[in-house]
Amino acid sequence: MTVQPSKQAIDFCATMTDEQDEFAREMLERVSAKWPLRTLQILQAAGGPLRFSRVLERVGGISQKVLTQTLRMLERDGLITRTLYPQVPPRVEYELTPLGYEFLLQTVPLWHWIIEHLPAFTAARHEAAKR
Amino acid sequence: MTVQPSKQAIDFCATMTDEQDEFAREMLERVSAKWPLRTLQILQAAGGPLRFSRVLERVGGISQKVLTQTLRMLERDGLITRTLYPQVPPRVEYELTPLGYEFLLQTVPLWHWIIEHLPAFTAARHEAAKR
DNA sequence: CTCCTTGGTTTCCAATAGGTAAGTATAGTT
DNA sequence: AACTATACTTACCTATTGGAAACCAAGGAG
Repeated sequence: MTVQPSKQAIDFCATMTDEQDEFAREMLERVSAKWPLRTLQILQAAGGPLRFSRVLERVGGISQKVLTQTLRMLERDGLITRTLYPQVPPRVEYELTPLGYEFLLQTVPLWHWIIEHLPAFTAARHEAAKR
Repeated sequence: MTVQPSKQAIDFCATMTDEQDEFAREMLERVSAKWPLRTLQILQAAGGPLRFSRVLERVGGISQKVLTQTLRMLERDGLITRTLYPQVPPRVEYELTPLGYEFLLQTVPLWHWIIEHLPAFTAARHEAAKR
């Protein structure tokens, strides 16, 4: 490894407290689990509020229980809002908050980089499989 | 939601194939699990090859078994190299690849953003706890 | 009086993750 | 002959995750 450019971009991590480090790690882990990111993307793509059932359809492959958990978690972290209209049958709408939108924006470069380097990953796996 | 700037930065996602989407999601999920990112950061901070035991010490709190699994996975994805020196007792060294280093660089802005917005997350949780 | 609807919650079960501890291989040291 | 060191691997056990499906509330329709 002789790569040097913007090494300090990584080294800022050294200036973090353990608490910050742990919290950031937790957020990243939580949000990059199987469903949360996809859920946020669905809500972003919708461009407005979505009812529970609509999210369920569009995310696809997720169970009711897990979607409920996911939405509650995202709400707790302030990334989405949950609005209950006390009708019968009840109507609940979920919507991306500005914070959630900003977060989603931050993930884009990483996302993009991974897709650009998809061939490199495939090659690495192929190489590893030979041995 | 009236935020509009660089909306297309997110919408590029729509141009992805399902395969790309799934793969990118998988990579992100894998690498942001409990140990992989931390392991990469340790190897980066070392600035050179590290033996298994040294990584074990520095990561801290990880078991031998899980570290082995983590390192193998990172190697398979081409983010680190594993070099076995056939001595007795055996010596094995792990080192960040340029791909691994680049990946780590990509995570920095997101990491940074999360830490900057830590107060917002804390506030959201506090708000949620009240209800 | 029963069914339908929505947005869950609850229960049960199977799969996965992760930890501890012990085993393994082998040359060198005591 | 016993012991050490290294880098795992294996066995075993527990805890968490996730899916399917049943249950629930409450008013309106038939």
